[in-house]
Amino acid sequence: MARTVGSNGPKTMEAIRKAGLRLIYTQGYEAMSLRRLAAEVGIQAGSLYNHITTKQDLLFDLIKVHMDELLERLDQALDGIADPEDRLQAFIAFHVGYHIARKREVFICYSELRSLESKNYDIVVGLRQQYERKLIGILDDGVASGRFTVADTTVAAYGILAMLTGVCTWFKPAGRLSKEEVTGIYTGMVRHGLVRTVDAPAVAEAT
Amino acid sequence: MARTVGSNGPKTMEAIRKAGLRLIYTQGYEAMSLRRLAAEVGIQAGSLYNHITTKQDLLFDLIKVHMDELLERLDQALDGIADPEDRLQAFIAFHVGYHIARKREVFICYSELRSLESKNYDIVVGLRQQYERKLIGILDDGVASGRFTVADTTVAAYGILAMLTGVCTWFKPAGRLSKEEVTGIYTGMVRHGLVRTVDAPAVAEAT
DNA sequence: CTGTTATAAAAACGTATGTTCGTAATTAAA
DNA sequence: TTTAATTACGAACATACGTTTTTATAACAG
Repeated sequence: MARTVGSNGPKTMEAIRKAGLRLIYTQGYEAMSLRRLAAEVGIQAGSLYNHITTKQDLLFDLIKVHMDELLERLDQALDGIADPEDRLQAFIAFHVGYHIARKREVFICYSELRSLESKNYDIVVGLRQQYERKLIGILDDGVASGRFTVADTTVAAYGILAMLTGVCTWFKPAGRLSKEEVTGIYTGMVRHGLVRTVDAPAVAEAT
Repeated sequence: MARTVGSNGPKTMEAIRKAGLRLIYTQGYEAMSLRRLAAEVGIQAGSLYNHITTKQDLLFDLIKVHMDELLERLDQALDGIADPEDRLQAFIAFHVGYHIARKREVFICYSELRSLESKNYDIVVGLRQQYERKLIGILDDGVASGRFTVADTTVAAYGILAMLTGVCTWFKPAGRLSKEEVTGIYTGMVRHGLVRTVDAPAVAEAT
């Protein structure tokens, strides 16, 4: 009835984050009880407070860390690419790949926003806007340089993001399509339309 | 301390559904307490049970009624239209219009799925699949009759749905774009791509 | 008017929640 | 070896939850 053999702070914290992510993904933040979380980690509920400050802080931390990483990796993916067309292609590939790999993190970032206290909420929404603006920037650049034709830059950006993010809801690693095939299909749909009529064919689809 | 003057069953039930919808939309199902719901309606928590059987049943009823209406209205919108191209156009217009008008219902249908007990969950997922299959059917018909070219029917269908449903997250009735303009933009993006390159222009955009 | 049904109040029930506290044992530092 | 910092247990706290029950009055049907 005290500190247990082999107990280790950082290791426990990581277990809390991992179990918390899974439980919030499957049950939702409000529905996840700290007793259940503690049980998954293998400790008592009160012991959680040696590692977290509040339940809310755990949620915010999970989301914040993910958003920071998302932004950082996007910068890496776009680094050194200048041409708007190539940047758009790189954005699509990055977004699809990342959302397939981190579907749980992505999901709670959207679905648990309303469980964040207003201060935390504002921070996360700000980060998400930063991400959105990267794509809007790519489209604007392409339009400004005369390379792109876009009906409405903002609507197109939100449309692309919604369409690509949807991959989380149906993609299965062992499914019919590979990650690369999916990326290719999405890229084609962004560039040439999702449904084309035969009597009005698009131009050659070089890949 | 008993039945109040002017109390009326159906009227109270409607008030419960209306307040419930709003509270679940803003706070989430788990976060909405029945005491808060009752207060919004102007009755005591226990009195809710003269109108609902359980909290879960209220959620399921809200979602089920919405899904039924969604399917019925879609059938009306497509009724009498035979050409795949026209049907696709009608689907897009219907989906965008309905999702703009009922953004709260739509939102809880997606976000509160995991709060449904498994039996209720299965029913709702079944209804949603019915809806998705309507669109897939339109695409399949177009492909079969040689009118459409689609990279991957299923991916395209999910892509269209995700892209169109995204309208809920940003559309404001008093905003820059009207419902009709938005529908037009989305239709164009589905048919000709979200971003086109200038040196590979699509064909004339007849409307 | 009488009898029945519908609706709400009020109080209570059992349970679950996030969180705190005191204590004990382990680990790490001196 | 001694000392200090970590980490977990176990019990408890106050509060909130969904739900049930009893009771009283309003609405309605005959």
